[in-house]
Amino acid sequence: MENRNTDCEAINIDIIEKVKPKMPEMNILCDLSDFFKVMGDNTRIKLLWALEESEMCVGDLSVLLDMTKSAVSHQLRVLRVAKLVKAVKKGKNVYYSLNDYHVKLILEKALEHVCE
Amino acid sequence: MENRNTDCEAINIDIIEKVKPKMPEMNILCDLSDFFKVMGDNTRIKLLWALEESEMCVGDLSVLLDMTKSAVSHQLRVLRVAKLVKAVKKGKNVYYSLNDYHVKLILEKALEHVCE
DNA sequence: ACTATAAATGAATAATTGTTCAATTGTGGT
DNA sequence: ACCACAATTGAACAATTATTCATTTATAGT
Repeated sequence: MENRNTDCEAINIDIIEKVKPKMPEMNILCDLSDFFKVMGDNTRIKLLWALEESEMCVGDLSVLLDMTKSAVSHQLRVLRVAKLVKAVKKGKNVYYSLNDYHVKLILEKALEHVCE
Repeated sequence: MENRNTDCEAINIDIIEKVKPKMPEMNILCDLSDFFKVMGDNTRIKLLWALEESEMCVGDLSVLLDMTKSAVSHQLRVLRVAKLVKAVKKGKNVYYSLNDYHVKLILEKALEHVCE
């Protein structure tokens, strides 16, 4: 038998067998939790919310959120890697904006949830 | 002047002043990121997905996800505290099920996002 | 009333992560 | 060509967190 990590026996095998084939692929579930992990940070949520209102450069975001430019830049990189924001250089500054139409929708649904 | 944490001056004061009043309350944003933090874990996503298919007891979830009962129980507690699942005792077992109609919707929207 | 066991719990460990600080990079404007 | 400065980067540190292991709790079924 393969190595098992679980430490107990099934109680309702029928339920387990019914649910098992309905579970999404492992890598999809990882992408999913990675996505939420990116959203699950106060600074990044603030950045996303701000960028939903207007594109902004790193310096302005630092002032708006009252954080160092470095901290903002680090978190913008996380959002950029996750493809949630995109960066465009204009003159001396780099302007960030939302890169995904899902984000706004998900933010709003989640807001409904937490506001109940 | 109050203590500032930012290390730079505003570049577009007009944009900052326009966006500032549109930002949600600080505690709302915290609730929001806390919510995503709960979703941002592979084990908990799997638990939620499984429970979307059927209510299940801790033992069956352990077998299905191939984890120790303890690890499952710890994570179910996180989900329970976050009011995402509820527990009902039936006979010898505790059956868990989804407790929020938003969760399924948000999971599906997020799945659309990561599947592109 | 006992007993077997499902579930919960707490402490400990390892891993991950956010911010700070200092230094570097790249380039717009003169 | 130079300078000023916006932005990025990397290392270090502190804080948070997921799992394991050992133990405890509660109670269903006899």
